[in-house]
Amino acid sequence: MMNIMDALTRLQWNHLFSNETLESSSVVTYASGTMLCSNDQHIESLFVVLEGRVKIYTLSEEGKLRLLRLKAAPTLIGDIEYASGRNVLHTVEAVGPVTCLRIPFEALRRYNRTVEFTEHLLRGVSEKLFIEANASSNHLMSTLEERLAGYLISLSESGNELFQAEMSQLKRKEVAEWLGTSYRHLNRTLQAFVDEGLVKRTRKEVIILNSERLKERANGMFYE
Amino acid sequence: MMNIMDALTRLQWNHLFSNETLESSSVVTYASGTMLCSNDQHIESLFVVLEGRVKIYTLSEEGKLRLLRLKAAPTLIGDIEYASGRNVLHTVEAVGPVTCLRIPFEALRRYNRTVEFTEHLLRGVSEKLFIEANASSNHLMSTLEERLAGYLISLSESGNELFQAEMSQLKRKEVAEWLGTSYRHLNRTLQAFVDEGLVKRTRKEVIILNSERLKERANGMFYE
DNA sequence: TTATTTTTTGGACATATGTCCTATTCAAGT
DNA sequence: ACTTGAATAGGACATATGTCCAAAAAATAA
Repeated sequence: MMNIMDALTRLQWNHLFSNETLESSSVVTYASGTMLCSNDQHIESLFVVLEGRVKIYTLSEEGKLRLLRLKAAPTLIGDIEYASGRNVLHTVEAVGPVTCLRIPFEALRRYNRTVEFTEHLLRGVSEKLFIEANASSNHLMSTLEERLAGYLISLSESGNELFQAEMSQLKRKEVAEWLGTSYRHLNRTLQAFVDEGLVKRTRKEVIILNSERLKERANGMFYE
Repeated sequence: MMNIMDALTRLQWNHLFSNETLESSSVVTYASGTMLCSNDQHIESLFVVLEGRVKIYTLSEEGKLRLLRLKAAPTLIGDIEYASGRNVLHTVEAVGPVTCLRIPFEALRRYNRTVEFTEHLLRGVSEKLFIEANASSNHLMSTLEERLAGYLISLSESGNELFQAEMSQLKRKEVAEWLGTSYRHLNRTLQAFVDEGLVKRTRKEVIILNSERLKERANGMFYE
């Protein structure tokens, strides 16, 4: 069993929550594949992801998946919903075991309306808005070729550890989802890169052969 | 010259700002077409739009325009940037004369770190995130036909005053930008609706003839 | 090893949408 | 009424991308 205070201290988040708040909270562990919350549902707690990774996506009514990102601890889940009072915006699913601190909104409302905490939420939500806005812009304004090139470059460049750690483990099919395209089209575009000698493709991996030209192809698209 | 306190009281925003903050602020009026802030620029003040309308969009490097929305007073501009410390996310331009209260970030940092104000920002930013996320989802998952039908329906339905007031005055070209398509394609799609007898089109207007079938075509897409 | 099932790959075709350009219509000036 | 210029409409074509399916390869079972 993990010690909450230690975990929060490590993140330097210990000053954010009052004692009363923490007393109303609990540590929860989720098995891989569990949904912490899902699209359009009601939610009543804030989750502080202390350990593990989560996958964030939306599932439209027609069942189309839109993978938004993978995110490693620490992250807040439910902040947007707490702030807006709306139902869940994005589904969040555990990828591997995940440990969270679960804090009921009620406790936050009662015992945690401090400037520090609210500012923390505000910063976090703003960051998310930036990411969302950029992703959606990128998406709208570029072809898969550019996005794929950008993705490959972003993975290969050092100094991009966070992105690497989070996005390198996607399977081909998930890459397609994340890039917002069909598996078919991803393959087609990848093949085009192969034909031009920009990358080499084995059954399981893609190896970059000419990162210079690939970067040109990315045309300014890159992630994080 | 407008009285700030009156204006803020009318919006019930008077309790949000301290006296010191207000003393550091100024009322500014912008002529139609002025940019309150533009994409990727540095910004140092929060704008409380008290009167008038603004147009919010992004201009990509290649000069492509992405119209996000029209928004009538009251609105906050610069809240996201204040919260995140980043450069401007979306360009904001006055549509008609606009009166704002301009509050330097510095003043907010010094004299306005209250729970009320921060929570107000937080709510606002979360709302914006929801809108952005939905818009981008819609955009990604539907064809122009659906979006256009949704737009027309949303304009025609009463009980949608806000949307109507803000979006009905767009010119055909702007509608195309807002729907994220080319003028050409907007015409093509409109023509398809005409051919099916769903709408009638004069040079300046579009009149809905069969809102039932149009609504089906919208396939669940509608705005605000 | 051979047979069967699953995964991966790529062909063929349809469709949404963009670009470019010409024809048409409307408005404004002389 | 003509002329000119802007706004509007629409034809023709290119392209990105989706869908559906069959071939090929790999993994698994027998």
